[in-house]
Amino acid sequence: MTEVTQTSPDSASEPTGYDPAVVEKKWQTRWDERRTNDADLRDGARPFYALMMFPYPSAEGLHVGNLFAFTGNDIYGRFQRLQGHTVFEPIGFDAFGIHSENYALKVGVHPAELIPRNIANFRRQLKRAGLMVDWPHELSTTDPAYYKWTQWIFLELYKRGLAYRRRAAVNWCPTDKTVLANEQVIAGECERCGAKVEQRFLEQWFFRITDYAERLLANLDWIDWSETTKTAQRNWIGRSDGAEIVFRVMDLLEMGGAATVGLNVMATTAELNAFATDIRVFTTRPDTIFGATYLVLAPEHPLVDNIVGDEQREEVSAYRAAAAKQDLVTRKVSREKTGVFTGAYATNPATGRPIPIWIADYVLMEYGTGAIMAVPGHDERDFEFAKAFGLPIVRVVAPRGPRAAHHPSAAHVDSQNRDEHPPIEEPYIDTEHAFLVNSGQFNGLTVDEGKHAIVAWLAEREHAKPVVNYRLHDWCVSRQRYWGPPIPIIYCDACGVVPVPEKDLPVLLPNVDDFKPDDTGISPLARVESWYKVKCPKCGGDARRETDVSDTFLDSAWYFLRYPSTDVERKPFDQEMLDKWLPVNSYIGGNEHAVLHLLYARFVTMVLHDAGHLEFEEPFTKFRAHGMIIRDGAKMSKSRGNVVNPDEYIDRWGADSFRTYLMFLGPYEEGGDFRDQSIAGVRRFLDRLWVSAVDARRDGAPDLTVLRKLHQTIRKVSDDVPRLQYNTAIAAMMEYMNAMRTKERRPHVEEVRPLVQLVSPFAPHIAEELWERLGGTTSVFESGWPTFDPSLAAEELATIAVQVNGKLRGTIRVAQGTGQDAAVGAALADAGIAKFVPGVPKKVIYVPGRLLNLVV
RNA sequence: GCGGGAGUGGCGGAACUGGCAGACGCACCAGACUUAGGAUCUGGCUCCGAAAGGAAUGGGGGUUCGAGUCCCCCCUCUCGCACCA
Repeated sequence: MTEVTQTSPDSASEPTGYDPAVVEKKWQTRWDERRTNDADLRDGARPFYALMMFPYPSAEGLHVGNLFAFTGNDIYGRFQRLQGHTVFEPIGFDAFGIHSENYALKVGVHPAELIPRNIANFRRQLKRAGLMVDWPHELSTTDPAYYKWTQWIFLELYKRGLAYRRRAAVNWCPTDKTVLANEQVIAGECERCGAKVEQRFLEQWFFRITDYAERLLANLDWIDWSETTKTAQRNWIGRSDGAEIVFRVMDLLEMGGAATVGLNVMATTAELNAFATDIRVFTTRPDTIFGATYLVLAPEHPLVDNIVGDEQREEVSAYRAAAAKQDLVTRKVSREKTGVFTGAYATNPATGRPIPIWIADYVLMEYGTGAIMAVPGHDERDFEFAKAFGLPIVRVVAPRGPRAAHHPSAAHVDSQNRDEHPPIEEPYIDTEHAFLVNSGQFNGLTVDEGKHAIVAWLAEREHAKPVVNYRLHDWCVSRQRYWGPPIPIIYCDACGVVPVPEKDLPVLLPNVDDFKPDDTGISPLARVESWYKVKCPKCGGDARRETDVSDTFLDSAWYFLRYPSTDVERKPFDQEMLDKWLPVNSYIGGNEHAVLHLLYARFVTMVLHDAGHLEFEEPFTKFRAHGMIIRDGAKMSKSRGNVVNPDEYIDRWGADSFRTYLMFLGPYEEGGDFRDQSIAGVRRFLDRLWVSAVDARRDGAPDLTVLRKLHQTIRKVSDDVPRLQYNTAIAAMMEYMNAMRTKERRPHVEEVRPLVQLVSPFAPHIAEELWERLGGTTSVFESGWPTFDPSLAAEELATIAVQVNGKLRGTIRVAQGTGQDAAVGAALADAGIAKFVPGVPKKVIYVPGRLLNLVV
């Protein structure tokens, strides 16, 4: 075991004696035997939870992108350990979900059989990559001991009124007769058969994440996350401040009374008033209300039936039917505006004039109130629509400026005299340098002033109130699929919706051979009568289980809470473990999860906090998004044939070289370009490290110049690693290597030893081996992190750039702390500089230790 | 269309709060050691120029003693989101 050098001393291909295959095998075995990588969860001092996003165990094996992510996390974790923390670096497998299911269908093997196989392969690959994983706490979301608690979380939400059922659209392929996930719909067509996808309505479970929108948004101000990720979440939540404005439908009785407008004869007067005569719209531009020349309702809007005129009824029905058939995914911006007139009019509460009410599919029922006031003069979509249907366009906001009064767009335009003015060619969107016109007593106000003043004015007559809206929708967690945790709900004819009692959890997913979705449009579980037929837990009568499974994102919304408690059976998580290990100190993952996964994890954590299960409400104290690896300038894909298989590279170069190269090829948070040839440079560096350590002289003293460089390097690496600037940290170590080891000199032991420690987070196996050879008696990861001596790290002489009129003309070397006059003297003593200085400099700029600029 | 990020040698990429542009590495060139070199070591390597020197960080303006870095306009690439009123 210890005679490693002897294994290949005379190998011509390995003149340095460094054989990564041997070294890596040795240390992986030893780490396992000595449990070096397992954290002492109960008693470890200064706990540090270094979390990486767990992978989906695909049949293809570990992707280099996974390894890039994990290695970056591993380096950070190992660095924290060298700083004296007890580091917990767990891993698990996100093994439920449609990916696994589709792949299983494709190859005709049951996922329950496939997944363990894939996981075994992942485990093998992760181990040989040298990750400091705490294997005893591995988990899989498909394990009943895990998804029991996923179901428990569903019930916690249900108990708190945060899970509810409603009919909602799903993507439906009429040829395959199956429900499709959004990702399976490509440009409105089924990914498999190419048929045009339609929408169908099914009863589905939703989580009220919108109740948490404001908190999810507000906490972004204080959590330490990558800015790009926070921005993505802010945009996804999409808060808009605006107002709800009430428009009254006109001449209802003249149009034929309640019978004509389709009201139920049982409707009370109050219902009639509230229901049939008021249309509420949401707008962020209440300042433009004088320019609202028509209203638009979404095709699905419930008030349409109540207001539609007899003449328009047929056309309106046809339009609504067509809209209902559209698939969910494709609502293209470039599409031409369509819509139909309802025959009804409403009163603009600002102008008192009648305006027509239309329906159009460019207004979405899911957002705001499903109705808008259209202001074609100041909104592009309304403008396009108005142009298409010849509706009036009025300017009510115009640019500020002396000529504003004469500006054609500021002229009063209304239905009477609009022909006398040049037609308006485009909507005027700018709100910053603009003020109100054609708006009665509000003329001259800025847009902001106008918003407040007009809402206040309308509010006096109860026509408006300030309102906040979010783009965020409630989270649909139902999946009409097989490979997921069954939703723990029972339907009883007598008792209605009954949650499965906690003692009956988990609701096991039955092992059925026939799990293919079929033409019933409901979950495969709905065909397993022996499974879904149950007795009601409340009344004991006949009942049936919910046959949908839950979304994979629910599995991954809480796995980090489970890791420290994987050995606990009776609870989802152990209080002592929570106190000690959570919230997560550092989470690293891809920005492709910037919104869904990271938002859901935050939401579930907040709910569990509110339910009293967790003391914290934000799960990840610090989150950093890593970049993406491309290869030869292009995204990796099977079709391009440029996918990197980590096994091949580890076989050829060793895991240490591969890890270090991945970290060296670009800034970690940006990713980079994988080039086959470039890994050689990193391997050469490790070869030289090997020789330097094995050959190191022990006699004499280390060289002072080299020591200075060493201490500068320790400072640089210590600065860079916690900021994830791995590429420059590696460059600094290479630079040190170049200074330490040249043809002329053999490095001293004291010059090499600290470098071994600096390298260890990146290349752990070779570091362990060399640490041992240099006399270390424990793992290098127990050795602490080298500290630097600031006085050693400082240069004796400063090199100062000398410029004349801003142009570099030379450099001078002066003692640290040299004053301006002395520096000027030194500069003028240099002939190469002096020749550019004809007389006495007019002005001197001196930045001590850096630069001298003589202005002549 | 909206939002984010980025444009620097042959290539991947460095450059702290404005202060020597091109660190480090790949590739390439020359040399040394070698039976050999796809090993190792030494040196060179932005462009123009023999040199002195000049030009150069996507393009164009500006601020400054000094700009890759700050401000304005434009171009290109890239990743999200998709009619969110």
